[in-house]
Amino acid sequence: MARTTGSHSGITGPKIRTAALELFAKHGFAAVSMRQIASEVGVQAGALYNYTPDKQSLLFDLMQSHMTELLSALPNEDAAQPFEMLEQFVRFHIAFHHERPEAVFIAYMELRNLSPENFALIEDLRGQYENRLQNILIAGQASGAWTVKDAKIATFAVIAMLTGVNTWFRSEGRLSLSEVQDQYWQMVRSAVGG
Amino acid sequence: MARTTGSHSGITGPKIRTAALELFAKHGFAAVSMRQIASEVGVQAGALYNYTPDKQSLLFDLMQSHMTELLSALPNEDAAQPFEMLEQFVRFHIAFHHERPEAVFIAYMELRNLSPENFALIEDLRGQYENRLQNILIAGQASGAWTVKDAKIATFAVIAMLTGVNTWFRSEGRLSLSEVQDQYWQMVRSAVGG
DNA sequence: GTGCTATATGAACAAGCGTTCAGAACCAAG
DNA sequence: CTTGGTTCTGAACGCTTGTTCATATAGCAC
Repeated sequence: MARTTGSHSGITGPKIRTAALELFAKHGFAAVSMRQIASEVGVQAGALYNYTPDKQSLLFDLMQSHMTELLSALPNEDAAQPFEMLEQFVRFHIAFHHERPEAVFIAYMELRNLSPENFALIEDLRGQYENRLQNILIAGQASGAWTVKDAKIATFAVIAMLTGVNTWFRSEGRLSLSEVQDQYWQMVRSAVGG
Repeated sequence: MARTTGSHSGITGPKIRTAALELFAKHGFAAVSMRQIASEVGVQAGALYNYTPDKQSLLFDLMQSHMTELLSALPNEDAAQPFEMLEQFVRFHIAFHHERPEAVFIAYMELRNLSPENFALIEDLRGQYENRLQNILIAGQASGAWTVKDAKIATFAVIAMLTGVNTWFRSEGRLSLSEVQDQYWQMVRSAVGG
C-alpha cells in the first residue's frame, strides 16, 4: 500500500511543524521521536523526510521562525521618548510571548540541542532582540529619564522578569492580560528608577 | 572478569550523582544515556543500578536534594524588618543559585521528565520557596514599607528576575558577585515601590 | 589465610531510535 | 484515458536505549 488519502503537500508541511512544536514543547526535543510526530500528523515516519532533511533542522526551523517573527514584530523605537519606548517594549514582549508559549519555551530550552552553527545563528538573533531593549535603556540613561546604573544588567533583568510571565499567567485566571501588562510596566518603570 | 579496581561503594555513589548532574545540565536528561554516565564515572552501566533503581530516580534525587538544600539554606525571616528581609532574600537567592548552576538548570528545565508523582513533590517544594518571598512581600505591604499592588505577581517577577542572573553572570567577568547583588537589590527595592 | 559480602563486569534482552528507499497510490495535465 | 510527477507506505538498516543477571573479584572480619 501507499498513500491512502491523497496528495497533501500543502497541508502536511504545516501540520508537521505544528505537531513538532507542540511535542517538543511538551516533552522536549530529545524525548520526542520522529514516529511520534508522524503519528500526530497521521502519516508514517518516512513521509516527514519530504519536508525536512533531518530532525535537527526541524528544531532549528521552528526556533529561527520564532526569533525572526519576534524581531520583525517588535515596534520600531525611533522618534519616540524613552519612557514611551520602554513601555511599548514591555507591553509588546508580554503580549507577543503570551500568544506563542510553545515557541517561547522551545527557543529557551532547546538551545543545547542545536548544532554549534545553528546555535550561533539563534544566539545572534536573540542578541539582536536584547540589543533593542538595551538601546532603549541607554537612551533613557543619556536623556536622564531614569537612573539605572548598568544598562546591560538592567536589560537582562527586565527580559527575565517579563519572560517569566509565561510560567504562570493564563488568560482564564483572575487577571487580564492588560492588567498584567500594567503591573509589569509599573515594576519595570520603578526598577529603572523613573 | 568483574571489578578491576576494588570496592568503592563510598565513592562511586557521589561520583554518579556528580556525573549525572553535569551531563543532565549540559545535554538534557533525555539526551544522556546511562552508559554515558557510567563512562564518566569509570564503570560499566550495570553498576549504576547498585545506586539507583532507575534513571528517573536519579533525576528526581538530584532535584529533590537541590530544592531541600535551597529551603534549608534560606535565612529565617522572623524578627526582622520587611526591607531587611527582602534584601536578605535577594542576596541569598543570587548567591545560592550562583554556586550551583547545574542543579538550578536541571531543577527548572527537567520538570517535564518527572513522573506525575515526582513532579508534584518538586512543585510543592518550589511553592514553599516562593511562599517565603511572598510572605515577605505581604508583610511589607501590610506595614506600608512599599506600595506593590499584587504580592503574587511581584513574587513571580522578582524570582524570575533573580534567577535570570545565572544565564549571564560569570565570576570571571567585569562585575563581582556583590556588585551584581547590589544592583539587583536596588532594582528589586525600586520595583516594589520602596 | 579463609570465608563472606558488597561491588563490579560484560553479555544479553526487547524495544525503540533516525534515516533510507523501492514501490504503490494518488492528483493534475494533456 | 494515459502519462508524469508528487506524496506516501512499509519494510528494512545499523545502532542505541534502559535494564537485568549470572558470574567474578576485592576487601573486610575473623
